[in-house]
Order: sequence, then C-alpha cells, then structure tokens
Amino acid sequence: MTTKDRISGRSWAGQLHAHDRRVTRQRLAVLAAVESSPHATAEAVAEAARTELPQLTLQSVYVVLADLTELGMLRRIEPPHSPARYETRIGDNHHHAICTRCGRIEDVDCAVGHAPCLIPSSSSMTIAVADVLYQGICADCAVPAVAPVHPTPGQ
Amino acid sequence: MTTKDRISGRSWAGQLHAHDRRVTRQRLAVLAAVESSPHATAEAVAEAARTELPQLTLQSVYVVLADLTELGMLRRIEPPHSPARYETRIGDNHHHAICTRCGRIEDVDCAVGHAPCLIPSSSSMTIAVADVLYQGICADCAVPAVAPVHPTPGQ
DNA sequence: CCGCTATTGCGAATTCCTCATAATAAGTGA
DNA sequence: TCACTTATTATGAGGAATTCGCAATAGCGG
Repeated sequence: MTTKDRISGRSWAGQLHAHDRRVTRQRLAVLAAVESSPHATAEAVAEAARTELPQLTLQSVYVVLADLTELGMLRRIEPPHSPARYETRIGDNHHHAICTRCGRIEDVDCAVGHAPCLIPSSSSMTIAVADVLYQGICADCAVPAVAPVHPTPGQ
Repeated sequence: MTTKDRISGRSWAGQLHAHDRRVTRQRLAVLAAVESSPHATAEAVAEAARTELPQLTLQSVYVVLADLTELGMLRRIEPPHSPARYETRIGDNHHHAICTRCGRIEDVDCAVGHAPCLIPSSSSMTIAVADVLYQGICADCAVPAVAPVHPTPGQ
C-alpha cells in the first residue's frame, strides 16, 4: 500500500484502469497539473507537472494530453489565436467565456445543464455535443476607461 | 466583369472604403472566393482566388483574410483539428455544425436570431458574441453501418 | 499623369503539435 | 521478489498552419 491514498489520485488511477491504461507517474502528474490550473496550455501543464516530475518532456505531455482527451478524461478547448487548453471538468456540460482583450478564460455553467444543451432546428446532423464560446470583455479589462484600441460597439 | 458588377461586389468596395482600405483586385478576389465557397480554408481561398488572379500568393491571402476578419467583413471559424475557415455571412448570428467523422461544416441558423443568443448567468464578463459549435455525425456518415473509418459511398 | 503610401509578393522564421524509434518502467505470473 | 512482456516515455526530427520583414508594386487623391 503506497501513499497514494489521496481521493482524487485514487479516482484517476481507477479511471485509468477502467480505460486499460497503466497508472504512471507522468499521467498522474499531468492530471494533477491540469486540475490545479484549469485552462492551462500544454506548455503550462508541462511546467506545472515538472514540479513533481522534473524530467517530463513537453512531447510526452502532448502525447498524454491527447490520449486522455480521446479517452474523455480531459476536455480540450481551442480558443481563437491561442494554443489548445485542457481541463478536468468533463462531467458537467459547462461552456467558456474568453476575454478578447486579455485572453482570460472563465467557466460558464450551462443554463440547461445537460448535453447537448441546444438543439439546432435546421440540420441534417445528429448532434452529440454543443460547445458554446462566449467572447467579451472581462471585468478587469473593462475597468480602465481609457483608450480602447479597437472600438467594439456592443450590440 | 464577371461577378464584380454584382451588388455584393459593389457593396464590398463600399465596405472597404468605409474602413479606409484600398479597393484592390486581391481583396475583391479573396472576398469573391470566400463567398463562392463558404467555410473554405485559407489555402482553398487562395486557390479559388487564383482563377482570377493567378499570381496571388498564399501569404497575401493570409494577410488579407486576417485584416478583413479584424474589420468584421469576414468571420473566422476555427474547428478543432482543422485549419481556420472563413465565411462572408456575418450579418446574421448563425452557428456551425461539424461532422466529427468527415469534417464537413454546415450552417445552423440561430434559434434566437440575434447576438448574443445566449446570456450566461454566472459570469463577470460583458458578453459580445456567443459562438456555438455543434459536433455530431452528418447524414452521409451515419448511413454506412460498417467500415466507419473510411466512408464508402460508392455502393 | 505624379507621387505618396498602403498593399502585395517573396522568402524565411515561428509556433504548435505529431511521428519514429529507442530506452524505460508498469503490470503480471512464478 | 525476480524476470518478462509490452505499454509508455524520452528524444530529436519533421510538418502544417500562420506570421514577419523588407523590397517592389499599384491604388487613389491631387
């Protein structure tokens, strides 16, 4: 019996087992890094994970992130003009708001609460998921009332 | 004098003027190419535009697309695992459905009809636009019950 | 028509991500 | 526990999409 009795760690190990994946230190470090810093880029995840596992390479992080995303243990967000970001919140059906000025990403709970939260009327597709991306100005960026470089008429 | 005399062409010249942009053949060719093939990638746009302007380079297309997108004359879509795509439909507030199997993109009219069509409840941001990305299986890909990897429409 | 300067063409560079292969380590049974 | 088998990681190269810097070109007002 090791010291890995932490609840979240056990849960992840169980999920990895359920997907026939080995429970490696790298995967756990990546999962912990993504959970501790939501919406982190692959590079940020690697940096965070290296506090536990200093020799972890960026390429390995990419491999692990891609694999875990495909398994459904992670969710991948691709904001415009930004590298992909990852998060562990996958059970609920929440969306994201990105500040077009500073690039910050916030979670936004879905009004409906289950996926897909919106059903398009005119489509020949069978919809599986509906991702909503809100774009706006966050509270911090809205404060300085001086010199908005790009006037964005709200409306 | 092919499509350039049409209302939309004239309108584009006017829009360019309104934004203090010169009305160049390249910009008109790019706009025409994007309109004639919606959801086209930058490379596809360049290819289409080269039927009118053979020496147009891909890099120039990128510059023009980025500029026109910033002006608001074009809309840029960034599907996961796919290069960016562009479209001229910007007046209405419509969304997109992408087939996760073949990658095809369809337009989906917004149920509400005006932007932003959804207001998040828990956010400190001032929302300007809400983009919805539906992911699912399109009609063509859903038909073949076997061999899901490569669609075999030959029959 | 002339000239100013925005725009394009061109080549290279950058960023983000993936592939190929060898080394490593996790899980398994004796 | 030990060796074995095979998934997983490290490493470096490679690739696709996009941007940058600078010189040549061409809109457009005078």
